Amino acid sequence: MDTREKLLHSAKKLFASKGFDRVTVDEIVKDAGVAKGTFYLYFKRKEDIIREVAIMAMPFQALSDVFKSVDRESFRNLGDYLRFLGEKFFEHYSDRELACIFFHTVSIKSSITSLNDLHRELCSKLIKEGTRRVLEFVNIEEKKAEVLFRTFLGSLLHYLYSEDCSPIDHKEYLENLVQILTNSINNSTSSK
Amino acid sequence: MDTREKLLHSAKKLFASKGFDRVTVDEIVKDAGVAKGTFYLYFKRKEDIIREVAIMAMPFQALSDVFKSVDRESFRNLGDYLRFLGEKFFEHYSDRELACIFFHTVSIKSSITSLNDLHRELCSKLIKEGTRRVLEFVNIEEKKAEVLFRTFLGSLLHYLYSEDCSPIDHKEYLENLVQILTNSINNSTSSK
Amino acid sequence: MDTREKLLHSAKKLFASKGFDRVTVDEIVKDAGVAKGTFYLYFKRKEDIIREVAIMAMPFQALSDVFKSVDRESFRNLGDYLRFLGEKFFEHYSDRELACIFFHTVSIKSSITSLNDLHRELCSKLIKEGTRRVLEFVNIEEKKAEVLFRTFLGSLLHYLYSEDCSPIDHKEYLENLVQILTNSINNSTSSK
Amino acid sequence: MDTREKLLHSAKKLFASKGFDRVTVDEIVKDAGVAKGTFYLYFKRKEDIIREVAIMAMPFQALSDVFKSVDRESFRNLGDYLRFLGEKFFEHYSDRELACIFFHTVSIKSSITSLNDLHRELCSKLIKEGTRRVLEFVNIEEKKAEVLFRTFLGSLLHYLYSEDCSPIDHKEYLENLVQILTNSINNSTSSK
DNA sequence: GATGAATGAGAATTCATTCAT
DNA sequence: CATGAATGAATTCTCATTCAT
Repeated sequence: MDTREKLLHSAKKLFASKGFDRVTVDEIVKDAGVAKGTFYLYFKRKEDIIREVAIMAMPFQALSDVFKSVDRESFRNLGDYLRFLGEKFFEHYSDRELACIFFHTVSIKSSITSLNDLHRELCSKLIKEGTRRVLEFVNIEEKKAEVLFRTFLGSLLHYLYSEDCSPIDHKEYLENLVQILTNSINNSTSSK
Repeated sequence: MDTREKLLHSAKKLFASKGFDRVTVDEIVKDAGVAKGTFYLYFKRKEDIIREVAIMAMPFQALSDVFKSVDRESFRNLGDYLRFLGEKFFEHYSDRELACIFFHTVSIKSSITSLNDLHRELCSKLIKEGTRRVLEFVNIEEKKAEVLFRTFLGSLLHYLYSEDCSPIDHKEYLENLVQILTNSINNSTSSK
Repeated sequence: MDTREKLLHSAKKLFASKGFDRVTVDEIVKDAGVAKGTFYLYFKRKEDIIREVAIMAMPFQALSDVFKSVDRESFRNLGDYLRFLGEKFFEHYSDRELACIFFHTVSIKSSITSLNDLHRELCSKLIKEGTRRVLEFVNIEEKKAEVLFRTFLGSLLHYLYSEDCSPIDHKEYLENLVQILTNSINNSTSSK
Repeated sequence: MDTREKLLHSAKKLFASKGFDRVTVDEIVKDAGVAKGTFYLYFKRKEDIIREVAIMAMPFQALSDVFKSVDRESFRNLGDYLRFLGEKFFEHYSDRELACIFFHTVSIKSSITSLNDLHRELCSKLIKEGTRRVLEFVNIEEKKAEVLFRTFLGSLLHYLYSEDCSPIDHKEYLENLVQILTNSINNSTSSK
């Protein structure tokens, strides 16, 4: 692991536990085992490393990769598709640090213009793309498809957010979620 | 508005826009139009006002009041009930500042023990209570009821979170969400 | 106990335990059970109450009263006289708070001109007067008499100062001290 | 002189003249010619430098070294021994700053637990060791030996304390003090 | 006399950033 | 590339003092 990676790794760990603003550059370099000055060889300012770590933790990272690599033909139906997305989501956030950082990112993004813009862009893209995919499987109004997809995402995020409030295994949670959503559609509309 | 309220009001506004850690006590008192020392007359430390504002913004504030004041008899079915909860939710967060603060709170809570504990407690209670209410309306497995309620909450939160990513009117969003969830139930089980 | 006395009493207690500079006016009024503004009705500034309490605690208070009220004729010899002074000293400092305050006073006096001057004046007077009295009892050089008297005072003060370092009963300490000092004189010079 | 030494040196000077609590970190760094942040590179908090300076000024520093380096054989009698200790004492406090700081330390120690404990420990040790040494020279009761040693120390401290109240040269003071104490012993007991 | 809210100067402490080695 | 001492602006927090009621 080179110096830059060591710094990113330490920053990620520390940011996850205390939030971006409560971690000092001192703590990062101490944890990474490098000198203070070294930090500034790799990152012009603290904000730079925040931005980099924040981007890693966005859920769109996990899902937009998925969008790129797979297409409609790979799945029998919406259920299989959502199940697949959900698994990828949980895979990404099996790294608990990323989940924490994601929540910090949501909080901080408004203070970092570039991050805010990126976030909005990725988020819009994800919703649009997700909605489009849903519509490939089922024949419903676009609005409803969008709400369905946003509900899917929201449910997954809420699971992360409330994981320690009520313990359900994530596989079980996902299975139930997929059933709820597909049940709703399958019976009211005709599956394509 | 007395001094304490002025401080809370200014703090809420500023916290919403920049996050707890990026607002200084100086900014708060300047906005509130009082002297620096006055702040410490009402809040022993900055963390105290953070805690107080954070608690105001928790979604459980909005919903737990609802739980207390209404019961099953008031509603014809699950749909009406969720619609009612959703309206209360959006009413609470029609104050956009509260929504912003909520996201900051999720981020910061891990650094403030008392807040973390309170959050977990309220969150657990809300999930438990919400699940119980769902079961009063429909005859499904408890696990599924819980996922359904968490999905409902998650969807609402995700709406707040991604409001500026894709514009759907919140009434329309809620209506679609309720339909998705109730449709799912109505078609797979017998409504009570 | 009137308000002024209540304030002095509380100040004395608090000053004793934490030193003048580490006690706030707030703490004093809280302990005295009066309002903050009331303090300033009785003392123009914090320094005024410090000065007043400091003066109460000076060892010269205890001893100079003694000087005024008694004279040579009342005592058979130097031993009796020193024993009497020592008893008065311990009587005064049986109030442990006064002893603590005395040490704080020694420390702070240089920062409060009026206190420093008063202290030096009282201290000089005490040494001069003490030396004169010793010379009424024994026929020794003036220098030696002064050292003897200062040694007597120093020993008493050192007792207070190191009371919790090695436990000797104060009566026993005084008795031994008087014996050491008188033994030295009686055998080398002729008692008057 | 490195930065840390510069800070200690400045602190010592300022503490001596105004007491620990009336000297600000700002004054120290200004006097030392370094930036404010630099102070906190060497001392975690102001109390740390107070503690360090306070320890330097304790009389036990001066005397306990003496105890280690010399033994009974080096001296003909108690007088020589006390004379030697006294000289070391005055040597140590020829640095007037140390004397001032010592009095501040006595005042402040009760507010700094670690300092209070250290002080008590060193003080007890000094009294115990001093008493033991006295008993090597003369054949008197242990209690009396302890009072004699504490009187010796007290007299020296009182000299420092009242130096500007009555001017006696410190050599002359010491000589008279030693005579008073040894005379007392020689006349009442047999020297070993 | 008594009150206590309000003040603001001032003190301690933090921390991102620079730079000479 | 790497270092870590030095910086100083920014921040939190304290507290003696005032003053309108």
